[in-house]
Amino acid sequence: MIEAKPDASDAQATERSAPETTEAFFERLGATADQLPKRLKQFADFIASNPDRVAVSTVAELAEGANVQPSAVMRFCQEMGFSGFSQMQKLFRSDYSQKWPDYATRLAKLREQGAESPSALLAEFVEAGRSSLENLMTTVDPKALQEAVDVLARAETIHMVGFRRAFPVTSYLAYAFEKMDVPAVLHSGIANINMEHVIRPNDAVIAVTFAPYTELTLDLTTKARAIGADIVAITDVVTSPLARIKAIQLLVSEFDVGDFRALSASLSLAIALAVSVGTRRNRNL
Amino acid sequence: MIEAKPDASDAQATERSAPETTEAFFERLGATADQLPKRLKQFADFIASNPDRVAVSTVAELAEGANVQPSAVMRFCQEMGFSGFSQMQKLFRSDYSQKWPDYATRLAKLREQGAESPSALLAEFVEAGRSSLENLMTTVDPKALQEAVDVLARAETIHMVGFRRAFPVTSYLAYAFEKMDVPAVLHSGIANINMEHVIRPNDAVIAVTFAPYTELTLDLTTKARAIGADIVAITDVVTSPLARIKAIQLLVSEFDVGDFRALSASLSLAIALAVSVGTRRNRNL
DNA sequence: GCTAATTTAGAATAAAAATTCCAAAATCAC
DNA sequence: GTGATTTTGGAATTTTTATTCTAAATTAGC
Repeated sequence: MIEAKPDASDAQATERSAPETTEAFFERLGATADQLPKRLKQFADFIASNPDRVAVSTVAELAEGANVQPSAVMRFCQEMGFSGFSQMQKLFRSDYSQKWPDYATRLAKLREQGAESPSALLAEFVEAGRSSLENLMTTVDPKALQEAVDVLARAETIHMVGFRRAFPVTSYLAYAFEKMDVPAVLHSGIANINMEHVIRPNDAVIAVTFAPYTELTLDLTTKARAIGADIVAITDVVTSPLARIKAIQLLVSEFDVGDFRALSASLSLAIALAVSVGTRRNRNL
Repeated sequence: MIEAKPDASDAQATERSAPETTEAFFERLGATADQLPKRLKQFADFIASNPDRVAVSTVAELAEGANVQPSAVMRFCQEMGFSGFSQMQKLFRSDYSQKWPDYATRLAKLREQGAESPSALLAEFVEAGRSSLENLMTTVDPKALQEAVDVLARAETIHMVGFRRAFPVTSYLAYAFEKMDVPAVLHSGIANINMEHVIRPNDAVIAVTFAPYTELTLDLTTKARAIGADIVAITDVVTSPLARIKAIQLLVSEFDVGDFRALSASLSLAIALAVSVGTRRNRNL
């Protein structure tokens, strides 16, 4: 009936405020775990060894996994300083999702403020580039990459197709292949000469295109596919039109800053691909 | 009241059965995306570029992110062969726990699997790129950057000069300037036509070159300087030959992987420069 | 071994989320 | 243009999930 005197909760006050990162959460967990009641300790142990489940499970599922009652889970969450399970799960979810949401909202804010000094803008592109690179490691499928290297190492001639914002990527590929003596043709679109007939059945095409997809790239690639050439696509999402023609897809998601992107991830992927192909081909000489 | 006769669903049967892995899901998505109605396609694009959100979001959240109604999300899920969103999310959630290991451990793993696997090489380039970007913020002098923007915003026409490994940088600058309606000329070296006479005293030149410096770039730039044009140099070290001709120098140090580099830093610097110049010029209209 | 305080289990309730439904709008075929 | 068909938006409904509550069990202090 009578509450504990208010000042007694002072000591708990710090303990009661919710952790703001999962690191802080686990730190607190480690510090308080052994003065927890039996079932709560049991649950603490469970999520300590299954931290990845918190973001994607319900209370009931976690409770079952730890062999405790759902209400024990609730008590645990409150003990850790959260208002309930939902708040705790929110932390785990935001911490997980690769910092996409955080980054996106941060960018949006900066855009509103219009921090337009060149250095601030540069900082944005640097940040976007770093995040894009980090992401690249998760979006590129190692198997697809390996397959792409196989196909390109086997090809007689490699054709690079990509215009506008994709052109820096293809032109860098051209430079790399030239330096490694790999027979490769850069389709630059110069002089509007129709180059599709130089693509032979035993050739391979590296097509680079991002939304909005350049018509010419899709055209050339589709025709090359019809001839029988293999296609390796560097593109942004699986719904890209290149998916239809059975291309080997390497997915890159770049963060935009305003209407532009830094291309860091695309170029890193391209150069890694080129060097892999180059060393493979030269070893087989 | 009367159900469609069972055999009518035969054709749909294959289409209707739910994908069992996320790979299968995205494969199907790529194959069917363009024959989807507008809103469903819109949502398809959204989750194609934000696949990681599916496991940890509600229907309402995803719907808002894609700017569609929750019911559209439900229709999408059913179209893809799931009974509803819950079933689809279940798939993504079970797939999720494998992706939990963070960037650092993932990188370490990739390196382990043989120094020569394409993925390992990609990891190297990603790492190099991230380091280069980090460095960029310290090597680029904000004052020099500001000065470069001033000069370029004032110029009548901007000329971009840079060949071989620098060409991706200049070609991306050309793309950006074109998109922002800034009068700019890309000196591509095509057809060996001597373009130096198109550079006028009120013009500015962006010269991009890294060791070993391409003769042609130094030539063209020196001549432009003699005519009276301003020079902005994107280069690697202060001892670059461009230092002699009183160019505004923006220094970039890229980390090499073998004989190649990812160009992340150079491109980030270039695009930040271009966007700064573009917004400045368009504001002054 | 008894009493008081704490902890637990499970049911009851409240909140939130998924799913369905239907009228309105858009698109298509003629 | 007209009618038929598909697609869409939004509200209504159902289901799932989180949260609270209380009596029973356990534990700790004496």
